[in-house]
Amino acid sequence: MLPERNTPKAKRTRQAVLNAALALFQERGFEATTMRDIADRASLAVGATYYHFRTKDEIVLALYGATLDAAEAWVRELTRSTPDFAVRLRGAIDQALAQLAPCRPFLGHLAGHVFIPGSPLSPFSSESAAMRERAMAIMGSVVEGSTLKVAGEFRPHLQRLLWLYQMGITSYWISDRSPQQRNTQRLLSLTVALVTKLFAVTRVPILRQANGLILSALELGTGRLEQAA
Amino acid sequence: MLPERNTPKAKRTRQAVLNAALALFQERGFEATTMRDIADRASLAVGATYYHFRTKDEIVLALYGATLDAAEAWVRELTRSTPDFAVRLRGAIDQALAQLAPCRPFLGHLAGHVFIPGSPLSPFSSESAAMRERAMAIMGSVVEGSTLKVAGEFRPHLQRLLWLYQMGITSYWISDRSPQQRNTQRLLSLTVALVTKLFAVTRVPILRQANGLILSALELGTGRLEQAA
DNA sequence: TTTGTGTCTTGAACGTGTTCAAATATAGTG
DNA sequence: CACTATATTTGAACACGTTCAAGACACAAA
Repeated sequence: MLPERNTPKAKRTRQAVLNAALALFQERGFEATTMRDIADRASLAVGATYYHFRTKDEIVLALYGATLDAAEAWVRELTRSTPDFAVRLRGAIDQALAQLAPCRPFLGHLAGHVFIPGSPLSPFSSESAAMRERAMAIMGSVVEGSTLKVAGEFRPHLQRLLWLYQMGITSYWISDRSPQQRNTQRLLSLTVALVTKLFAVTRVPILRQANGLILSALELGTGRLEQAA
Repeated sequence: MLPERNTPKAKRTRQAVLNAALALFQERGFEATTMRDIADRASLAVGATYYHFRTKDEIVLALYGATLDAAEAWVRELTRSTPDFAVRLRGAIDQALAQLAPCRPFLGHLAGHVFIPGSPLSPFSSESAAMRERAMAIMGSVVEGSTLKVAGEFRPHLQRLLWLYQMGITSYWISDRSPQQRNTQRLLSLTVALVTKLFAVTRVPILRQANGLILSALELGTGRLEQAA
């Protein structure tokens, strides 16, 4: 029952560790930063750090999770300002990336764990599950009340699909070495348009016959996600 | 300049290590098997093991690579026996999974690293570049001389796309907990049909306008894969 | 003030993957 | 066979993530 202590002192110390870790990760990367380094910079002993965070990875996860708060607020604004689906989708992802920018250099080490469901490797699957839920809920708000055109039977899968799409973009962005990550921007422009069109196409009568196939596949895939342990 | 020694003795020792590792991974999993265990079982000192494999991960990679030999032979047979694209694709993937079956329990470890950019275990990394090439070449043979219908401009991307598809299926299979991995079989049936139809649809005139968009996105994506270091 | 009960902190110690200088085996050459 | 160079092996040592028993601290009740 270690995590999420709520005494004021614990909160302060948690924050101190996060600050130290973020600074060090940015300075020298994830691998090159040892738990002893983090503890030192936070003026603590190693053991104390482990009192507040179960593992080194959990620190990264906490840093990542902090950005979700901002993302949720931002999307509330965004959905109020426009119903245009493409604009909303692009805006949500842009904002998420901007938020994550300081973490970009070391985020690669977490990316895999975050979105590989049921990976026996990841000891935080329950923690990352909570974040998945939050991130998917954000995509839910993007869709809700938007101009999106899509065959009705896809609605229940939309937030999962869009979340997957965002994950893909994010993982591209993480290893995008072009200046200012321009390639990610270009890929975003292309694929946001593509995704929008693709959804629209699901309503074309002649193509509609394939929807059943797609849905079955989606449901199978979803089943796996649910059982993630 | 450590790897790939070609003296007969080195080859024998490499094989002994692989045998020991495979047995231990199957008995108790990847994490629970220490390098000392592997060395012991292979009647070697730890250092000797590291003389033949740079890291523990490289052992997994070698075990995985061993299956490619069989896959290549099998696909040569398969393409001779039928030109039907769907049958070939399904056959190639089925065979690959059957081949990997003994490794399934601990391949999850590999799967976790699949999407971590820069991880030596990632299929995008330079370490596994050779294997990637071979696996993609196999998909090339599946397409070549097959009944596949697809818009010509996609041809250059086919083997990469199909390889990605296979990766997706494999990663699903790895964490598929249904008995006999039935869900994977069902997903395969659905998606092989889907993929075939999807390719065919790229030739429909009305939809053809989106092909440019898709191709641009593909090329951007490809760029990243090339530069993976 | 003293005692008691939780909340934090400490740092030595453990297990793991990995490295390395030194020792040994092997093979090629005179 | 002896000599040399290269290929292989050894096991102690290292660094890092992690654990844990013991202690320090805060603060309420007596």
